[in-house]
Amino acid sequence: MSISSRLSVGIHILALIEINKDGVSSSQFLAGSVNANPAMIRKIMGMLKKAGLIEVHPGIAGAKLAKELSDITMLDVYKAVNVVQDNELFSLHENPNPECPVGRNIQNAIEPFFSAAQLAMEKVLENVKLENVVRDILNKENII
Amino acid sequence: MSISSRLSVGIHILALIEINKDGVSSSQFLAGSVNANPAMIRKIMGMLKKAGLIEVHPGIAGAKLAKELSDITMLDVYKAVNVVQDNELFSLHENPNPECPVGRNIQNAIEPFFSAAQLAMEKVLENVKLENVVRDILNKENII
DNA sequence: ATTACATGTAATCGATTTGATTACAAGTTG
DNA sequence: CAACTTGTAATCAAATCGATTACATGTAAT
Repeated sequence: MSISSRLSVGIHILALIEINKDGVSSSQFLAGSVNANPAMIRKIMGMLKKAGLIEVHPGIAGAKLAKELSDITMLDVYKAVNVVQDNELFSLHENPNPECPVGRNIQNAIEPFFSAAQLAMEKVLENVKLENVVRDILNKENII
Repeated sequence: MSISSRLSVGIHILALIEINKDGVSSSQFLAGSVNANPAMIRKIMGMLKKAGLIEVHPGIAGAKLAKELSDITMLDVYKAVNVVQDNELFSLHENPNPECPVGRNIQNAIEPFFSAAQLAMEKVLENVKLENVVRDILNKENII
């Protein structure tokens, strides 16, 4: 099991739009850097747009950021691209036997812990600004 | 995306073995409470056994805990049933374009954050003892 | 208005994983 | 030997992922 790479692709897209801000970031251009299909990129761009992270317009080439990168967190992207639903990171087995003391209580006993674990993971994503990611990239390129 | 219910089933199995400690916890008995197929239960039992959490013997009905429940954490079960590999909770998109400054650095820029997020989640699981789960169940049954 | 190119989106495909199930080898007990 | 267990492989339908094709719709320039 792994969380879909839509999240890392989404982050890639946003970082590239920023770094290419003086150019035109079309789906084809982005696809070339991500190394993926332009249609898939457009699908993810649609999600980022719906979440208010980028601006794109039908027929007009290129996407722009709708917010400062310092106002976008990894959690924003994670929520935007729908990789994990609220409180559904962990699956609970369904229909445990209600006639067994364990079966009829196990879900309620486990669920709060699963929920807390998911929230702890999401909290880390919330504390990472996309600005950090771009800075890391520019550092590695000795541009900063 | 969701983490396999093998984890919640594993927890269920361990809790039930404890609560049924004076009885015989065969795969069929456990399957009846979990409401799953005995062969699947045996598969998970095999993983728990391999991880040193339970004792089972071919031909002999019933599983016993190999440790005190206060010495078993949710993380132990999580590792035992192989639901998520180390550092692989999040997928990174493969083969980003090495000729693009973003493409050739994005994986290294993202990976530490993904890793930290996964570890934070696992840390929560580590802090939950199966003893807590059993206590919750018994509380709800007014047995304690 | 026609051409060229963009985004938006639906449909399809192979690969992988999950959970369910059957089947059977091998061990144990009476 | 008979009846039961665990261990394990094989199979199956369903779900999901990422890749791809196809095309409707929108924009802009000639």
